[in-house]
Amino acid sequence: MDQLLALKYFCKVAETGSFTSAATAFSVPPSSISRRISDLETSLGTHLLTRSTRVVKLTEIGTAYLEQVREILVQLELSNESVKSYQSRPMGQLKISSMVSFGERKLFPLLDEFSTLHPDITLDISLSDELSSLANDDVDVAIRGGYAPDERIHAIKLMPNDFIPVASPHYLAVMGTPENGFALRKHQGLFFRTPRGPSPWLLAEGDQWHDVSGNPVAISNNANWLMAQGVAGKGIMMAPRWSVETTLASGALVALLTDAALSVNQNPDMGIYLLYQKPKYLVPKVKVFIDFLVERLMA
Amino acid sequence: MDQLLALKYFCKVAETGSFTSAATAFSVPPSSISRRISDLETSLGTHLLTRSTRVVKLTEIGTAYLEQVREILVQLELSNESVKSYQSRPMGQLKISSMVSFGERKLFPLLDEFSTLHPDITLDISLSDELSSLANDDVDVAIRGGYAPDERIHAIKLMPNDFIPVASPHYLAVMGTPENGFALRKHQGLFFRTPRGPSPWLLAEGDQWHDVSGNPVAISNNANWLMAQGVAGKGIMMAPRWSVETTLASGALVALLTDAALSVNQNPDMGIYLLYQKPKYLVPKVKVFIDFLVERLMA
DNA sequence: ATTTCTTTTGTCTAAAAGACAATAATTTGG
DNA sequence: CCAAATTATTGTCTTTTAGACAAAAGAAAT
Repeated sequence: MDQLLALKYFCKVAETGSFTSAATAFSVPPSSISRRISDLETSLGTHLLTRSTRVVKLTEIGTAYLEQVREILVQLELSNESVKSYQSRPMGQLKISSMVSFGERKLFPLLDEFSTLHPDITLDISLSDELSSLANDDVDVAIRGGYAPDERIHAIKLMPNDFIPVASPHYLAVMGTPENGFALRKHQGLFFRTPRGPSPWLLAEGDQWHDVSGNPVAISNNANWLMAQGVAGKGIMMAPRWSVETTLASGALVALLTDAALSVNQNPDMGIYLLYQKPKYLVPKVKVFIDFLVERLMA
Repeated sequence: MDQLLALKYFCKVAETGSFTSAATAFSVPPSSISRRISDLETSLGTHLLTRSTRVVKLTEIGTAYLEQVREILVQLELSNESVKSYQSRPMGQLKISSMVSFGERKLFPLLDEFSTLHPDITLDISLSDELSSLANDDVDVAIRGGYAPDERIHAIKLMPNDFIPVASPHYLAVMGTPENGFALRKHQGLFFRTPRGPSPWLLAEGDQWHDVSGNPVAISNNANWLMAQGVAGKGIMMAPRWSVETTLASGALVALLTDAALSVNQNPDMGIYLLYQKPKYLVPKVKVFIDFLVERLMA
């Protein structure tokens, strides 16, 4: 028995005082109302209504039951509505996972504006360079460098993630400027350590990849410190172009060998990817964030 | 769609973290759970659960919805239960557990009348001297000698359960009548064996208890046989007063030392207790039985 | 890489609700 | 007081929906 349906019928009958009018309200035949309520009474082992052909009245226990059932139905309807409104209005917690340096340099400056646009969204940002699976880490969207991942995860390439060697003018003045990719091997190197180990310097020549890593003078997984070392003239650093834009503009660092096919891994399609699960029902909070990021970072 | 059913499934899945275990809990195939919850999600336009083949987790909105739905289901269940307990007619199976001899002597003579009064109640009587817990043995009411038991169980003291020594006139003529409690030690004894062993004869003197058990000539857990032995003049028997009323009246047995503080254990508040669980709404079948017994046995 | 466990999907069967006509019963109006 | 009218109930059929069972698909674990 569909008890919920029976309860709705029961409430309507109590309200209107008639099986027939309840039936018309639900656009079903009166017999359906009669049967459902009869079922309900059987399952409860009690009469809820005393019916004569002309008058329907609540029994004593029916009155008490009605009062409670009404409240329950209202609560349920409220809960259902709240779920539906969650679907239509961006709200709730939005869990974002991002690479550390990208988060600090690119994401953070945008978040204030996003929060102003969507005050009902609580941001939950976690920065990490570990590769995490969206499902396990309970993350709504993730931003990762690399290449497009597996199926079922939707990936939007926000921007290229090409690496260029940079160094401070002072370092270059002392150590000289490398003329070509292979010359990097003779230089001091500042290396970023990924979870898979320090990133080498790679040079593409035809189909061949050559490791042109310099002499390591500093290794870190913290891009800020590494860049400070670079600015201080400790060595050459292979940095994502987006991470050094301001530093290059200020003159604190200089880009080297911008024509050479240098990289830190052998995949040609490096990029910064926005990743999210693509469910049947895309949650509004996720959708507005994706739209927001795409608009600001891909333009 | 039977939304109520879907909600119950949803709660169980959330509780167990698995469609399969929820399915076994409801004795339906897992596919039913899957379909009902899928229906529910469709009607709400939202995913409530994120499922991978191995892990089922609540979504953010699923968590909120679950909390509200749980409350609603509890409320509905309470309302249904309250109606059922209001049930005007006492009916159904009434499971009664009683001590053997009390059942035979006191309870059985009353049951015919009770059945006539309440023909829709099917009596299910089990007699045993084992102490059984109401919850485990699935018993509606229990009658036990002893003292008031633990909380949550309601206990009504039906009558005192004081023990007196009795013997046949013939035995007393041959062996003599004991003049005081300590004299019992020189007599032949008929002992009732409880689940905890034969009951001794105890004499209270100030704060002190003395074992004044006689020489055991017969031990049994069957009160009928033991009393037959007593009537036959085999010895003295420590019997509950209520169990020997008719025998004393007929003269087949004689009460001894009625002034002495004799007992079979050291608890002063011995009594016959009617025990029943005290639910929020006392079901009528239990209520009418309790009322009936109280009226007939406590008057 | 294979096995294992779990969810989902497809298809059929069973159960339950709806439709509609007919019946029974009581209030209302004459 | 009787007949008409309205209303709930009952019977039978159709439609819808949930359950059963097998098979497929997908991850996690070893």
